[in-house]
Amino acid sequence: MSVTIKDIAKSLGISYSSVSRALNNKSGVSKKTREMVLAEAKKCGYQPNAMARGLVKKQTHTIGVIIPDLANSFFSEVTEGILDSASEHGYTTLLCVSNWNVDEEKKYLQTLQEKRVDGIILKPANDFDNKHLEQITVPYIILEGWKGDENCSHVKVDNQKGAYIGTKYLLERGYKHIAFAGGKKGSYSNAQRIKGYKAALEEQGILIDDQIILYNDFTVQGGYEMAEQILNSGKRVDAIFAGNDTIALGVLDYASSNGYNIPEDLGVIGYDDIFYSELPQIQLTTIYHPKHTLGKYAMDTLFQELCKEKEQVVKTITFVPKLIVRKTTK
Amino acid sequence: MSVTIKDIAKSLGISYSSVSRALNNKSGVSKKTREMVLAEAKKCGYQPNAMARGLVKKQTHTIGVIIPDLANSFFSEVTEGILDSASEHGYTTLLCVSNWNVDEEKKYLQTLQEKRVDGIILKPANDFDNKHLEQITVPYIILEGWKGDENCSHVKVDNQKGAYIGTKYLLERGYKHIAFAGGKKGSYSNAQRIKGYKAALEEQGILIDDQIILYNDFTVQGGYEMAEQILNSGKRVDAIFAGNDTIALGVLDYASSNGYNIPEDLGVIGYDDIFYSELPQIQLTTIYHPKHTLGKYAMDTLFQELCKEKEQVVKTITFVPKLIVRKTTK
DNA sequence: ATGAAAGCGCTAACAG
DNA sequence: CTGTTAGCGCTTTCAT
Repeated sequence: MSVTIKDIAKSLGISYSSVSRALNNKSGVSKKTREMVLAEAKKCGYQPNAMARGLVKKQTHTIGVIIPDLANSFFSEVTEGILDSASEHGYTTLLCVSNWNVDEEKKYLQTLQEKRVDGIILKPANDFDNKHLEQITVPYIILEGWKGDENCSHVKVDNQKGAYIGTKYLLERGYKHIAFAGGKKGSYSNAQRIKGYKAALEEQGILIDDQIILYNDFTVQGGYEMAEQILNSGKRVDAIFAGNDTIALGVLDYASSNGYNIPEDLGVIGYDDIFYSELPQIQLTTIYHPKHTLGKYAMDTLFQELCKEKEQVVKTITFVPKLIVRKTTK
Repeated sequence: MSVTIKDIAKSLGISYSSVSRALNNKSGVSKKTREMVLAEAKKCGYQPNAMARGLVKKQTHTIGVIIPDLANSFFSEVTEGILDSASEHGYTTLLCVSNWNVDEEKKYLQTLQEKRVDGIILKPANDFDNKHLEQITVPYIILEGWKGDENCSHVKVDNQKGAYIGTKYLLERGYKHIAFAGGKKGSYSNAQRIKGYKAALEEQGILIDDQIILYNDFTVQGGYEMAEQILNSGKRVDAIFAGNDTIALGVLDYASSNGYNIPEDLGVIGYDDIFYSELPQIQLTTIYHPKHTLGKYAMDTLFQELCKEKEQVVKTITFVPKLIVRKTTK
């Protein structure tokens, strides 16, 4: 099949450890031998076998990444940040999509470890069903989620603060009856966002009405359904805080096709500031956080853990979100 | 470190070839032994080492995927299709993003092959600078691109036809002066789209004006710039065919913020039908093609090639695009 | 049914 | 500076 180190050694009439040394820029080979080897390697198209190397060095220079959904542009942007940083550090990435399914996540975790990835970056499918993470035997980072304890590094955004800022802004602009159209129940980010939303309301002495706090998928469809539910509940609602921008798009869709004027009748605020939110046709008021950077830092942090021998440096990196005012709030 | 097949053999007092057989469901082990082994393996958390296995079996059950850009929702949707299918077939995916850069692509190609992926799916960074693909020693599929010859499988969309249909539709609706705001010069898809556009014009005896056929990035920014250029060129233009939906978004942006009425003054048509095009605020007329399916078929095709021994079944799968009429054309 | 042994392609001591 | 040797963890003959 493919040419090996032995083939090179044989055709050059030297030992294959010399070939190995030459190829790996190690000391202990004469300049002459090294050049011979390099020339021969190029000539016969030698490609080192990373598996064989990995087997003895016990590292693959590969990391595993598990995210719930790639079509969601939040995750694709974060993933791009991870990939960029991984590549810079000389790592390749095995990417898995869990579809928000804990069992798939478990399966992928298993596979990644059998493939002996050096580390893992993971956005859990369900932040409140995480016992299986204890089984992970390589360094790993929780991305925009929560493991339940501090025994591993987390890279995330201060979701509570973001939602607090956003809700407070709605209040300041005169909205009085604010509903929350949230995402998955199993999402820690979502839970934190609701927490921030509640905090802002309570601060103004506004009674919290759990009936206008809904959960659904992080999708346009989900947003549409929740808007329908909220706006037909008989409750008075003049603003909706959406669990993310995609949900907000669905809310906007339902509201505008049912005669609500945005932002007069109904204020809408999203979360994430995905790329499409700033389009002139959309102009969604939202909470920004650095997605590419989030991914990059997740990988950078993992890389640091991979470098330290033994001594695990667990840490939590939290990014501060920012309100972006556009046209869906008055 | 981690527990191996030998450890299990030792603690059970049997040979490790028996352990191997038991673990792999092979014949030649008594039921009793098999159960012993399985129990012990579970007990001590044995995880097979895929590298060691791969080294002897000469396959990794890993494929490599190289795409130019993950933030672009066309590619993230296609990639999701690939990932889904790969997972179904028991493959894991090493994902690389070339950033439309041929040198990065070469580097990734090298790395993937050193890691001994079983096969590769590739959207070339530049379809007209592809000599390095000859060096690939594993089965591979060109995705939505063109290698220059038929020596490998291609999975793609009939871009020429799509653009032909779209342009013809514009003509039928009374638009007479149609410009083309294209993407990268190195893109075969883009070239084919221009070909289809020209064919439709020529069919109606309309003179082709190369000055209103522009190239730029496949981005909103690119679309914005091209619209500006086209609409200030002094040429009479009443419609713009955009190289893809993202470009169309940029065209829409420039046009609407400069007083053009869509679709009366200016018709706009995109290509890809990305998710956001159907939002009520956007309602972009565009050409649809099945992105998830495209990815899925690419992986399915690769899988077939991986199964056939020796005899390479090279083929080209072409999907037929479809016009979706929305509100940016009259 | 089981064990012994060879070897996948490579690195890393250890001698010379 | 160079060669020899022993593995890395596993699969796979080949004997028994």
